[in-house]
Amino acid sequence: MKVRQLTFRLLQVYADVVRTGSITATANRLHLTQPTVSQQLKRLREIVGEPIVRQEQGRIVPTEVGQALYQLSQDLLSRADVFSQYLDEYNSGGRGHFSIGLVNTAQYVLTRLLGPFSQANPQVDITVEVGNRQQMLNRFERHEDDIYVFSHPPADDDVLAAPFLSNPLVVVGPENCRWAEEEGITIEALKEERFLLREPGSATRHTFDAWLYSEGIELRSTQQIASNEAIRLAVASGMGLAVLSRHVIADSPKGVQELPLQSFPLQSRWHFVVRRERRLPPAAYRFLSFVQGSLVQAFDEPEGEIAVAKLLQALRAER
Amino acid sequence: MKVRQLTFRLLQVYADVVRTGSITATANRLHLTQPTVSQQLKRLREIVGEPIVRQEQGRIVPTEVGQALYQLSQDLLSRADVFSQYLDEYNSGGRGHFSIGLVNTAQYVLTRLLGPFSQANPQVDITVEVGNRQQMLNRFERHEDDIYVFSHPPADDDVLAAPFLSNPLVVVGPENCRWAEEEGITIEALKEERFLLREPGSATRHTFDAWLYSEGIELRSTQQIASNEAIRLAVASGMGLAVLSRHVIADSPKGVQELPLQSFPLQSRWHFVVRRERRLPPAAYRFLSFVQGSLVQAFDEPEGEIAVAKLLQALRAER
DNA sequence: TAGTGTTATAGATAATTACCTATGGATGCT
DNA sequence: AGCATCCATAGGTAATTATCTATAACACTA
Repeated sequence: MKVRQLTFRLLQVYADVVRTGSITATANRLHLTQPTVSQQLKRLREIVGEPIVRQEQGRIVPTEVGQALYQLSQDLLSRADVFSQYLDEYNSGGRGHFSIGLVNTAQYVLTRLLGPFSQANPQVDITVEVGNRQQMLNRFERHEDDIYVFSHPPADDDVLAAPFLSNPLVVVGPENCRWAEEEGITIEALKEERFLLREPGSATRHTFDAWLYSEGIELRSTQQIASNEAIRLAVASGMGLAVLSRHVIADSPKGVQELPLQSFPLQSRWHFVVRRERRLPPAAYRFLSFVQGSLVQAFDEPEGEIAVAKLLQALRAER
Repeated sequence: MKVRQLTFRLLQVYADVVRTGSITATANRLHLTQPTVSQQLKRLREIVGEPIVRQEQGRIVPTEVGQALYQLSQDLLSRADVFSQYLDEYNSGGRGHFSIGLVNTAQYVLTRLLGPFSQANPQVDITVEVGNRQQMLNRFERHEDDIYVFSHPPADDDVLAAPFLSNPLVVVGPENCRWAEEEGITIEALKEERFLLREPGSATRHTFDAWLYSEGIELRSTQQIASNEAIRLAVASGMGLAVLSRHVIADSPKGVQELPLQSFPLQSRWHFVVRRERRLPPAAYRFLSFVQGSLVQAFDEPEGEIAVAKLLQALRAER
């Protein structure tokens, strides 16, 4: 058999002829003329190298080889069809894969979006990459993920960013510590405290450092700890104070509490960041739509919803 | 996806590109130029309606959709391949189907050929039609079977016949009956006996009647029985004499014996009969070849072997 | 950054395909 | 026998495909 010349069109026509048992009927059904179908059959026979149908009492019946070929046709066509359906699902975003890169702290909040989305779209397979700001910036530079979440979007012409959720940075201390009572403490008052901070590459650290710098303040004693969770535990055990996203302590506030500092919480926002040029996998697009629909309910963030809506619109325009 | 435009050739090329990860490499492997392969890919992408590959560090890697497409390709191509193998087997006669129409009496001898053939070719599926001469002639007229076995081939320009096995007709009586002793009895002497005969449509009856007619003899008393086996039993129980193929009693001679009549056995021959115009299924052809090879061993019939060889040659020429 | 290897695009062509209309030959039904 | 169906063949055309050469655009490497 000359496989290379085999066309799905031929198989379609052939399958229909076998089903109807009539060349003319097939011609009508497929909006072709009878000679066209006759020719297709002829060509198919040539490709197979063997008679595939014969006429018997006015009906077209497949030969033995023809029957096998019919089965093959059905099989191949239905498989192609399944693929076609897959494509549709893929394009609707209901199936497929995307990857999202998160700055560490964003985990706390993103799980509350990714979880329900994943539940609602079990066929979508999500890769979540987590790292500190610097690591994420590297991934971003290398175009490694479809969506990123940053508190400060990298500056790039190519970038689209939607601030979807506020990320209040607060100062936390151990439960019932002496600062907890006072109102309007200033950072000045805490200068002598030991601060447990994330490493310089992290977003939280970055924001805090920038703010300190703008205020002209330098802390006396700091200790670097690479994980928010570790910091929380350290604070709880009285090792010092820390600056954390309120989301971090919202989840499991045991042993720590927010201190009511002046000009705190420092306001920053989580941004969804995508590259304008990158064609988002439909699944990623679907995720963003999903997020847009749940921000108000889940986080009471109408502004975030609007920002995400804009982002989606911009992406739609990019296509 | 535009399934109708999909070609196996495209899938072949695509699959190779995915495997090699290089357009140029594929071009070389398939004896094409690089732009050709590039274009094929482009066209396939258009058919699918979605990017299927991207370049990544100098290698061509499939996108998510492309991976699914690759799997599909593998799947479809291998199925087409299986079919191709089936075709080969079919053409070699090692697989497939044929039907053979037998005159009743021929069963006894044909099972000894069909059995071993079937054993040696388990993938070949054989339909054996059995009937008396008239029924077989009807089937023959309607072209219902691939091969027939007759003792007297129907006259037809279109017919090819190979006398492959002698079919001696003998007169049988009950064991130890009085005729068994005498040498050279004539049919005259038996005129008064009751003869148990097959129905007029049967080949054995036909031959015997013709012989009687040519000898100018009429039997006094006959009884018609439709089955060789029933006749044998009836003879054994003393109901009369009969004319049967020696093959019938060779199998299970209990209770009957051949009578040594003059000018008996009547010689007739089994013929394989095929229509010149009919394209024999390869399996049928293979059966005839098989028969040719076993006649001497199984039946000591060198002439039969030669006749079958001639038949095969004639068929080969017909193609 | 120059060079090398790889892919994409453009432009051209021969072959093939997908169709059509017209017509002739079979076959089966009345 | 005559008529209606149905299929095959012939002949033609526009579209598509498969392929090439030449060249441009990239991307990685030294």
